[in-house]
Formats: sequence, C-alpha cells, structure tokens
Amino acid sequence: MHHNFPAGTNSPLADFVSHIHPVKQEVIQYINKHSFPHFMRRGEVLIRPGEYSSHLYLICKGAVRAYMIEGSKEITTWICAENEIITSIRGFLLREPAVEYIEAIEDCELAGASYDTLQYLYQHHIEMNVMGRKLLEQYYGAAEERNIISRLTRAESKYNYFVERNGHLLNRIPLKIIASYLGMTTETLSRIRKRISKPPKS
Amino acid sequence: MHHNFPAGTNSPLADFVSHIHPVKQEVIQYINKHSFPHFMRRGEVLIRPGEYSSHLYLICKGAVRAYMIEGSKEITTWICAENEIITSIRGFLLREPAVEYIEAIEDCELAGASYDTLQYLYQHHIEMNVMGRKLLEQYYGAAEERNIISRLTRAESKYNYFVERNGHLLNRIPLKIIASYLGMTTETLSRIRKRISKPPKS
DNA sequence: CGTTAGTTTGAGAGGACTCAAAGTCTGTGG
DNA sequence: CCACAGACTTTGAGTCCTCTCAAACTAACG
Repeated sequence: MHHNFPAGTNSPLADFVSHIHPVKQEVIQYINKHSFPHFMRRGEVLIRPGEYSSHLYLICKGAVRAYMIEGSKEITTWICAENEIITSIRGFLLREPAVEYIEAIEDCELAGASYDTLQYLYQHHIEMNVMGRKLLEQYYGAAEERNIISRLTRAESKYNYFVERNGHLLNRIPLKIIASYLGMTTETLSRIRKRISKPPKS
Repeated sequence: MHHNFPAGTNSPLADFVSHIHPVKQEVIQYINKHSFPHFMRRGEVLIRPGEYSSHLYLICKGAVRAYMIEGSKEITTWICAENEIITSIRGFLLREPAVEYIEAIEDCELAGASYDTLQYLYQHHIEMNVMGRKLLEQYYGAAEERNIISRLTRAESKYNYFVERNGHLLNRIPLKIIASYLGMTTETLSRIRKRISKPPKS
C-alpha cells in the first residue's frame, strides 16, 4: 500500500538520521526500503482523535500542527516545520489512541516510517536510539515551552516569547492558529501586533 | 556511601516493580542490593538547578514537589506523593543539568536507585522497561495536565480540575504551593475556596 | 467578481492582579 | 503548658488586561 522512494535516492529519513549520527550503509538501505513518501494538501488531516497511529513522519517540506477541540474553540498543541519529526506521541510511544488532530497547515511532503521499522532498528543498531532520544527531547521540549508560554500572564509576553523562538513561522502561519497556540483570541493577538509594529511614542 | 535496606526485607522499589510486572527473584535481589533508603525533612531540597542528577526515587511516604523560581515568584511544576517515582527528568533521561528544585513538602521516606542500576536492568531484564515506560507516562502526563490547567482561563476551573484529580492532596499541601501550581496568586485561590465552600445562594 | 475565510477595530464588562492589612496556625523555647 | 515569632491564609479596595459581541475591512480563490 505504501510506495517507496525512487530507487537510487536516499530516503530523507535516512539523511536525517545520518546527520545526527553516522550509520552503516546497511541501516541506510533498511530505511530506504521501509520508509515511504507521503503528501498532504493544506488543511488535510493526518491523524484524528481516537485513532491508533503507528507511524512517525519527518517533515521534508511544509508545516503541520496538532490541535484539540474544546468546547467551541480549537487549541493548538504544537506547530512543526521542515526537518522535524511528528507523530501522535500517545499513539506512538504509549500505544494509546490519539487525543488530537494532526493537520497540514501548508502543502506538505513527508517521509514516513512505522513503529515496527523503528523498533527493528532500535534493537539492531544502537545508534538509532539517538533519534529516539531526539524525538523525546523535541516533544518534551515543546510541552515545556507551551507550559512556559501559558504561565506568562501578559498576552504580549507570550507573543514575544513565541517570536523569539519561532519567528520564522510568523509569515507562514495564519494568525488564527498562532493565537490558538498562545491561548488568546485572534482579536487580542491582532491588537498586540499593531501595538508592537507601531512602537510606543516615547 | 549509601546504606542498603535491612537484609531480609525487600526494597520498596523491588515491590513497586513486582506489582507492575512479575520479575525473577534474581531481579529482586539485584534491586535490593543496589537501591537504598533516603530520608528527607519537610523543606529539605533533593536537587537544585544546575546539578546533574543520576538518581531516581520512589516515594514510600510523604510528598514532594518540583519548582522553579522566576523573577520574584515560585512556579510549581509537579507535585507527587506515595508510590510515584521522582527525578529530574532532564538530568535523568536527557543527561542535562536540572532546571528546577525538588523539595520535600512533608517528611519523606524515599527509595533511591542510580541511572546505572536501571540501565543494567533495562539491558538484562526486559520487563524492567515497563517501569521506564511508566515513568515516562507519568511525567508526560503531568506535563500535559499542567498544560490543560494553564490553558483554562477561569481560576475556578483550574481549581476544580485540580480537585477532581488530586483531591487527596488538598489537606496535605499548603495553599501557597497549590496556587503556584495552578498559576494564580494565593489571594485568588483563597477567594475561590471561600466561594465554593459556601455554595452560591440559588 | 463574488463568496468566504481571515484580520482589524471598537465599546463595554468581568476577572485576576497588586498592594495593604488583619487574622490564624504551627512549632519552638521558656 | 503557655507565649511568641514567623509563616500561612483571609479579606478589602482599586486598577488593568483580556474577553465577548458586533461590525467593517481585506485577502485569497474559484
């Protein structure tokens, strides 16, 4: 059901791993063989709440977010772009049903691999565990970052914090989504932007 | 430097593991030999920011919290009690210096084990990995729970959420700490309690 | 060029914060 | 066993920020 990457080219996942830690040709080939490309159009949904996802994906191109629906509003949990690995952490690490939607914010090119593929590599090639740790770090870091943002009480501080670390996303992501990531209304975010762009008359 | 548990008695950590998943006598003995009791008085600090911690602890009795200092106020990251495992996740899983204080809220009896001990068991006894996963679950869950709390905008909702899942801690933990966990001032928390205890005149 | 999603602007209300001060609890030493 | 110091909790008044609801404006896309 999954297609492979064209023969003769490396899977982007293989490259990703190589850049973290050199790996044997054998590993490269295994990844090439068992990973697959996946394309998504803006707005398309990759995972829905309740689904058991057994795959992870590297973002080669595009941007993706995870969000939950609470009452009448969306809450964006994380936003990722090129060269980051995404999955439903609950589904993938804990083997439980997903609690959030994962959705493409832009047209995307992904490189996917299954849980089983990764497990095989973990067991047979210790250096692959480095990637596992990277994944954990990324997710744990993101969780912590969101914690920090949401404990800032000033909406302006939240926005500044976001800009400092995710400035490159500013022009790519709809305001609406940033607001829902920062835990404020679009109106408030809009006003903050205005206030900042026209620096205070001092 | 560490004392062992009295000969003839099991380490609480061994019991903890057994209850999750049956393990061979050999494992029990290894744990008994390599884990150790540790006592703390209320207010005592176990880990400080910057320290590289290589141990984890099971709480046999008492309660413990982690907190950071930001500006002039404390921010409580998690609160744990009996039968939960604590450590500096950064230090232990990611091998980085701790970013928070870990402090006893009550007099505590802990059972400790080192990173190396655990690694040994991971490699030689697969069932020990279940405990590793439990630890991850607990920490990830706590991070997510705090995320949920802090994205609730009503202070009263935060408190209710906390009571629902951590009601048993209410009478043990100073208000001050709960407030800092919930991201509000003690004054606000105090007023909420009052409002709730005297149900609305309807 | 029209429809729809996304963004901006405005006015008003409510909730949490700050600062200040009065109570209450706890543990220690006399 | 009591008294006292220090920490913890409650209460009060006033301010400021963000939210809500509404409506105008703009951009993107067929």
